[in-house]
Amino acid sequence: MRVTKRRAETRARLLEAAFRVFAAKGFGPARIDDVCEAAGYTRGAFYSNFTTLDELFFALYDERAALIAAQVAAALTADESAPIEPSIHTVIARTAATLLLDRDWLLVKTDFLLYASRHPEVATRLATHRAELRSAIEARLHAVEGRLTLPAGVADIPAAARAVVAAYDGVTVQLLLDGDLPAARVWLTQLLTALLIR
Amino acid sequence: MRVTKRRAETRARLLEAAFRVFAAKGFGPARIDDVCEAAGYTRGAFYSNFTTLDELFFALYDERAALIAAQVAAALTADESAPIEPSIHTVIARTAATLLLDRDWLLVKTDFLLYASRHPEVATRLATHRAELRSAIEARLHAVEGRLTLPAGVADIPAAARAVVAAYDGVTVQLLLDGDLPAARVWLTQLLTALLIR
DNA sequence: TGTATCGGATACGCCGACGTATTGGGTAGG
DNA sequence: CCTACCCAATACGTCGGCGTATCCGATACA
Repeated sequence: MRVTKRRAETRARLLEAAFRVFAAKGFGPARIDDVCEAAGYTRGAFYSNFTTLDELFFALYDERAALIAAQVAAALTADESAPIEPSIHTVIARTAATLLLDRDWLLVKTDFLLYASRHPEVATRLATHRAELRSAIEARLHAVEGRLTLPAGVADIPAAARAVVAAYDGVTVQLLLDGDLPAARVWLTQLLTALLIR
Repeated sequence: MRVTKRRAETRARLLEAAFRVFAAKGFGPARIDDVCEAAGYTRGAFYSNFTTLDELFFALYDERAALIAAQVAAALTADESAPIEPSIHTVIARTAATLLLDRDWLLVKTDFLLYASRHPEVATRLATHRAELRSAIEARLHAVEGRLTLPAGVADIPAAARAVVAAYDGVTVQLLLDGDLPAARVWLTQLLTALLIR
């Protein structure tokens, strides 16, 4: 079957509009009409491309999650071949800056977290995304393994990567509440310092 | 106006039922009828005690949050007057055990977090609860201040208390996903160790 | 025990969101 | 340029959930 250009464009605009609507209103109160109106379509366009709002939500999450994972992985491996190895503090600062980019994404992601918490079959998607993030972080930590002395409580590199994710999640909550992105980055940097350097 | 015993009983049962419904379905998909049915009433009882589902949600959050804050404060001050001062590790373990009690509460609390994230005027309630938790933790940390050497990145006791809360939030996400409460307690203990002891 | 008031049940009308069946305009291929 | 097909728009019927107005049983107080 031919997947026409027009159809792909419509689908993309619906996904983009859905992101804005979900970020603003949340997944629960979001109506199909809201998404269509935000995208400049009517419901006909929606039902021609999706069957349910859940399906759109999942597609949106998968798309954005893959994008984020790629961004993080790229940012963390970018300096691998630099003339001089960056200091651990530099790696930490860059990690903090790359992880915390967009509050709207955190809102959508948290909505998805709650959905997954109540639907185990959906939770696997989220687990996959988290595993991608973790392995990118693990790889970067292995690259500086020699100069790394982890504190007590953080046994090895995998544990350190999980600790990074936990700190990220913790700071996320604070950022959702106060919306102060620069402060969140500073705070995440401090937490990562405490969690990675003895 | 007389606040009768019967009325208080009805209100309490509605709140208890709402907790179960919100934990199971989430705040978004929860219907007024769901809560009434779970409580063994019809909608008449609901509208006689509340005007909107939001109002019930807020009342529920306030009630439970106050309960939790009191529990944590009690658990943390219980050993103040013990014959011998408990070790820092004991304090950490007890803190971890007290903070992580009930996955259902975390589900409802996260729903409330999302609601507050999108309604700044509601966020103040959540901020109040977090401040109570933080000050209870700060008080406990001050009690062992002399034997405490904080790691780099955690400047002082207030920062340490915020770090404890961040670790709690981070582990919460993991617990929501895998539902493994004992593992979450172990993990939180390790994170707190890294964040509080140099 | 009687009675006045209170509180939850019932029944009704309403509205918003959904999904489908059909239409008409745009688009690609000849 | 024409034609056939595709895809979004439109127009319906339906339904679930809401809020209110009213009723009746229960409860507190004399």
